[in-house]
Amino acid sequence: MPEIIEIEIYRRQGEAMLGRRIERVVADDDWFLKEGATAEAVAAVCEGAVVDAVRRRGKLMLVDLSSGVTLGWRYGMTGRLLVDGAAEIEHLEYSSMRNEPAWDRFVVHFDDGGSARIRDPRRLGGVSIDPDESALGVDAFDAAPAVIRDRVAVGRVALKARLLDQTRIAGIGNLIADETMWRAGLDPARPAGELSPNEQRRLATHLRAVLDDFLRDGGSHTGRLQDHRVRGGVCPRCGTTLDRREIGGRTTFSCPQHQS
DNA sequence: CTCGACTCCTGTTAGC
DNA sequence: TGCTAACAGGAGTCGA
Repeated sequence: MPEIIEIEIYRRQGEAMLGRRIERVVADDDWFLKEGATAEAVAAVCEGAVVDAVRRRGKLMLVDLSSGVTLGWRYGMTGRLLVDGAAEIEHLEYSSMRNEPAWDRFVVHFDDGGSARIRDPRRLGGVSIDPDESALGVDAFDAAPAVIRDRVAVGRVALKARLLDQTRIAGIGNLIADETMWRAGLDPARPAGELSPNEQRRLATHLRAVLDDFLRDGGSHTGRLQDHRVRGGVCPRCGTTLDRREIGGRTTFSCPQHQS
């Protein structure tokens, strides 16, 4: 599903929108407009405006317009970006194998005949006007070891839940979290604040490596643990049956042998 | 402020 | 064969 890796791929693809003028917006799914945005308001700030920049913070894609406003594009767990009809990511884990135009929830038409659209079967994404970027923590790609120490490895909440908290560190989703803790040998249920300095460094190091690996390999589903994240799955390192638990409200797989 | 529980969405799949 | 229920997870809300 879209985590920081997929959104970064979308952002790079979205650079094809730079300098192009928006002629028309199709935003007829009210549910998809968030934080009070309406089809009328979106049309007013978009139509006639030029795309000045395409940025990203965590899982939030930001589209700066010459009208002075910024659109926030969220992809939920099944949202994909199509620019001029083409998708950089053809298929998402846990999403449909089909590809229906009826799933277009937000479409921008440029005056050159091209378009950009969010195609999201499950409608868990959304578009907002001038989203509060400061509500998101440090972007995971910029997370120095000190960020892990000061913002993640604190409190009594489970480490897994901490990693998923976008206000602490932005961009980590379920798959990146599980792969990182598996590589780092850390139990997802451990209270985040109980990590030793050495364990904090291990977490920071492995998070960095996971992000680099996943971006190189093309998605958050490319981890070594991924194929084993099923009921009865075994640890690819030692063959021990993986624990399957719900932590932080998400299905969590971990190796009882390696992770403590 | 912290933190767990709950809710939303819908395509896919497991099971009867 | 056809139906139902469970499942997937990002994000927002609510109450203790």
